[in-house]
Amino acid sequence: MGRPPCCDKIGVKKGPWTPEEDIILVSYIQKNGPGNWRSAPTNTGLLRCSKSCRLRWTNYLRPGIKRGNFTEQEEKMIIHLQALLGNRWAAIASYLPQRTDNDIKNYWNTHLKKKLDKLQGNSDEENHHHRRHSDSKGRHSSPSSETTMTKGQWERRLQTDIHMAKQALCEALSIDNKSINLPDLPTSPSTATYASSADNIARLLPNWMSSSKKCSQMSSESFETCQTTQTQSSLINQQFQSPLSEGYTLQFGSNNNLNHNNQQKNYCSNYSHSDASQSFSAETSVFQDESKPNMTDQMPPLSFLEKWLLDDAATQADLMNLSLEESNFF
DNA sequence: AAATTGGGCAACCGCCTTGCA
DNA sequence: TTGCAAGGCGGTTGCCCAATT
Repeated sequence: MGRPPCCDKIGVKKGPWTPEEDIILVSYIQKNGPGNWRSAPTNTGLLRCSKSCRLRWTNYLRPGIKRGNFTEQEEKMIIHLQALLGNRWAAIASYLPQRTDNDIKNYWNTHLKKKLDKLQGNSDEENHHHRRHSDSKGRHSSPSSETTMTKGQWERRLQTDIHMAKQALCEALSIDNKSINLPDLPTSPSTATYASSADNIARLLPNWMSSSKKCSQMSSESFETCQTTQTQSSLINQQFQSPLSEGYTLQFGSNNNLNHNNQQKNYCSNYSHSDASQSFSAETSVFQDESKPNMTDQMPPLSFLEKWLLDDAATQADLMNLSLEESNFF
């Protein structure tokens, strides 16, 4: 007997969000700030439940989200952290501020898990079993929740976990001899991939537009003209240019990996540019405080255990001959 | 060219945690 | 202390699309 749903099932819209809905939500958050999700649907008129609004914001609309291909650094970071923390995606995401937990979770499930399986095979039965256990149990696999274990069992398990974490870390370290795989910082404006909420919405447009041809119902007033190309995307970008994005190269419509082939696809839009730009004119300045911040300042403090693991592993790294690179891991 | 299959990902579901009255 | 509401989180689903048959 679970709790009743957070909102009435009747009249609640499900499925993909439209840019219109995105704008409404972002405008609302611009005025009221994130939080108080309960009142968001009623105040905005969105036919979405509060959880859906929150999820949309945290996973896609929030400023500072990096999307697209994961870098090798990020991969290594995730692999290490997953070994260390298990499937605690939110915790892992806190070490990769530009990525969402959902993103990391999906990437793990669709890419990294396969890579690791391929690499490790089934030879290491113990590790395999452990990993599966960790995967299936997720957050319940933490030592503190192993209520049925005796203290001795728990300690042995902890030792094993620490050993595995060390191993994973050493493997990660052995790839490029960098002491710690800190996330790649936006070192220069030309390479940065930070995006504001407006950018996020703009970036989502091509995908949405390409699919919208099926949604012929799309309000004809709102989406009237159909055009081809990236010119429009760059136009939108310009319209959505925000203080935060000004210093950075925007992903949308440029040489990014995000849009894949979609950039080449046709899409329709009127997306009421003027309104949108108005709506977003001050948006990022409001959200800058809220967004996930600069990595150097924001790198969460390592726990004692993590510090110890990292320090210990760093000293061992030079001694290690393990090279995942040599084993064609990447 | 049509049908099938599989991968990727956005979004939903339901349980857990937290904060508050 | 207890119960409720809201937010947080991880697992899972379902859709879309590209590759394959």
